[in-house]
Amino acid sequence: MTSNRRGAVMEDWMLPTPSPRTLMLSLFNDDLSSDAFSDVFGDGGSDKPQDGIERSNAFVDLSQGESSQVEKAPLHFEPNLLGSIQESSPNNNNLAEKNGFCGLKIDTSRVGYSASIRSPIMIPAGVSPRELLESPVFLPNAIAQPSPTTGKLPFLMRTNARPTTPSVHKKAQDLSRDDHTFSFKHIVRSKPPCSSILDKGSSVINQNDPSASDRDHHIPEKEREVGEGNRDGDYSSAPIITHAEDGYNWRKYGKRQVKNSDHPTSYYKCTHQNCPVKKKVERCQDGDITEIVYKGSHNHPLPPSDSRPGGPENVPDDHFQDVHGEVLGTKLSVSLNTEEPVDTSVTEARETIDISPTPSSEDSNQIQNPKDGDEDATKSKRRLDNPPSI
DNA sequence: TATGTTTGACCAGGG
DNA sequence: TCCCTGGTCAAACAT
Repeated sequence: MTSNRRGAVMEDWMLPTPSPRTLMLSLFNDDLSSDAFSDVFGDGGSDKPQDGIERSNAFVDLSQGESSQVEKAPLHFEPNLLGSIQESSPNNNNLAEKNGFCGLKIDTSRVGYSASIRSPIMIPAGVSPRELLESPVFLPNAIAQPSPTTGKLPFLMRTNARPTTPSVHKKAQDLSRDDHTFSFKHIVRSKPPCSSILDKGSSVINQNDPSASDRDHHIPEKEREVGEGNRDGDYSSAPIITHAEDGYNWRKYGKRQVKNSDHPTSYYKCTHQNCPVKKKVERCQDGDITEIVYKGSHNHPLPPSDSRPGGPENVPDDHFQDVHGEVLGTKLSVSLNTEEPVDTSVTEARETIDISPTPSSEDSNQIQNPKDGDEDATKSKRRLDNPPSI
């Protein structure tokens, strides 16, 4: 089953359509998936522009009510995720919404459609999308995927809700409308050279994915470090830069000097097998990231960020499914809830990278795709030395 | 024309 | 020291 499903998923991924989350949902529940697809394809009743708006609003509003939904969600999903959902097919939307998927759905469904639109969402400084995504709050939804890419927008809502900027709302609407593009603006650094850039602030934009949030992870170490200060939730702190280190591995596949930009744009791909996620990073001369645009969503859990302590639990690729399914929901939640002892090395890395109880490193080991682990293991080696700029 | 992606060559690190 | 793996760079190609 895994193979088939996976294959389907892969195809889907290959196609610029449904977001991973949608796919995941599809795995669990056709109804849900259908709904999601309907959105995507503009068929089901939810494709209406209004829908988008509503969703977007939901996004924003969720910031307020979301928490409640999310919290509730676990109750429904964890135990009967499949059963309950499947049984209530036509009304799955409602169910999903109840469970907190509404938000996710909103984003993901549209993900993959237009990469051109950007709907920037402001993330409080110091808060990385990853953290948000991985925050326990999302666990319930974690079913879809632990990774931010899964479209754990809810958190976005949360975070966004805070600094509710009119622009944000507006953008959110736009966002929900056509795209799944999120932009997280975070200040990378206040450097004079980049001042111009700073104006617009370094931003992380998710182009197809709501899940863009995870993408943030990949902010260069520089940013990470800078962002560390904020981790504790000290949003007020200066370095707004969120350690964007999403924990995913990226491979730079291109670099280009953009016309209207003084800074070169680098193109990255997620190194994970079959992971369609790409990101465009614009840096200023100093090498500071001024803008990050994510495309697509990760169809895999966070890779073991690096030095895998012990044995990579080699889980078959299928693990991936597992991850999405139960494993993810369970292990992830566990790891998140309970901070497992981590290797010092890992811990340190994590410190620099992330505070959040995310499966970045050791978690990743558990949750992550074993395969990734292997690859990452090797990759990570080099990366550690020469961290992929992003 | 500009942007994004692909591809091949080169380089670096690890075993 | 050699080979393998993987990353980056840059030109070319595609959209």
